[in-house]
Amino acid sequence: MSPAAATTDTDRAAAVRSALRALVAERGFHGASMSAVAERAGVATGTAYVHYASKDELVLAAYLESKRALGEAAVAGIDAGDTPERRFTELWRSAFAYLRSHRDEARFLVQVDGSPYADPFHREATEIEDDPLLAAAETPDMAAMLLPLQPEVLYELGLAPAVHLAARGTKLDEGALAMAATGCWRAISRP
Amino acid sequence: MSPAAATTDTDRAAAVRSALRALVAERGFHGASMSAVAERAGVATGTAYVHYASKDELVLAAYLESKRALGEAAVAGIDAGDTPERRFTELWRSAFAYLRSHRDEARFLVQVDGSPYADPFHREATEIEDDPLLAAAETPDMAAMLLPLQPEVLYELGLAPAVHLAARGTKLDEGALAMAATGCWRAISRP
DNA sequence: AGCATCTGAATGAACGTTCACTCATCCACA
DNA sequence: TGTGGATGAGTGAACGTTCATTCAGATGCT
Repeated sequence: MSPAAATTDTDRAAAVRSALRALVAERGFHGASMSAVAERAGVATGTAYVHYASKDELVLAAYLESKRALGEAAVAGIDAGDTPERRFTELWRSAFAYLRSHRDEARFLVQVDGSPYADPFHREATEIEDDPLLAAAETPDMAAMLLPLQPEVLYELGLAPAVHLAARGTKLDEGALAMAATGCWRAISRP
Repeated sequence: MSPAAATTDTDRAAAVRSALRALVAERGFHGASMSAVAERAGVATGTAYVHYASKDELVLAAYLESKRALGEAAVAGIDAGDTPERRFTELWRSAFAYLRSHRDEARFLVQVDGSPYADPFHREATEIEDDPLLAAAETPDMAAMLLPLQPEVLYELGLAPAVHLAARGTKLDEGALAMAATGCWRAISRP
């Protein structure tokens, strides 16, 4: 409860979430047993259960944390004065860059999103969060440019490729990055 | 090995592969234990091991079977005389339609592709198969229209959205289908 | 009879979770 | 300022369950 605890090097709950992501990324959910996670985090098995009631709850916490971090990294540095196209391609590049340098999170997100965890987690996420990505899509000038499709379709055509490419570890030079980002923009914007 | 065995209702290996996909789709790899798979397939636990040396080998066989089925469904009915754009959008629609009506396979493919299984499996797949999708991308008039990007990037922007949307169970009416398919075409083709 | 297939109980390892316990930190009262 | 009880995070061995895998015997073709 002390304010220091949340920021010092003794935040064990954060270490456990981080270890979970690393092990899931590396070995899949198979290889991420609670004892392996605790060992990687440098804590005892029981410590994880001081902070999370179950493995599912830990996975949910790690998922929401990564989703939020990705959303914040993606919208950071967006210039509201830019055109929608430029705002989108910058957002795409930020998301890709963030996940390329946090590949554990990319691989973890992809695995959770593909699993049966995803459905209950998505419900939980939309209830709690005010998603900065959703907000970015809903600004009037952006909304006017986007195809009239369900948000999940816009996400799969527009931003999901950045997540999956980062998870795969695909390297994109500047030219390929520009082509991919503007390609995704063409996919979701009115011709 | 008898020619009949491969097509009659007593092909237990196929029943086991199918049960694995159904359970992974429904409950994730967690919930797809070998005993649960065998029970769903209507065979004894040991029977799976008559046909596959290990669970990994079974997962690989089920994965390759689904990948092949998807590839064949996607290219079926493509008219080689059509323009590249029309060939692509037809292929996209076929893939989406196939996976919407075989959602187990979509969810299974997404989960395997996101997991650490994916890397060794992809290597296995490219060694053995002559992928009809790769062939479709390599016809000269198609290749001339596509952006000069790595095949995996073209796949993630072009076709992967169809797989992920089908796995999610997203419903697309005719208008949305047309927008999504041509959107993906715009993403990967020269402007 | 011979052989491959199929069976399901048995096996030991590994799983998620629990719990009796330790110990540093805190606060009330002197 | 010094003492003692309360607190709760942290621990790791132990629990019952479930896992992937095995194997000795049953079954059914040829």
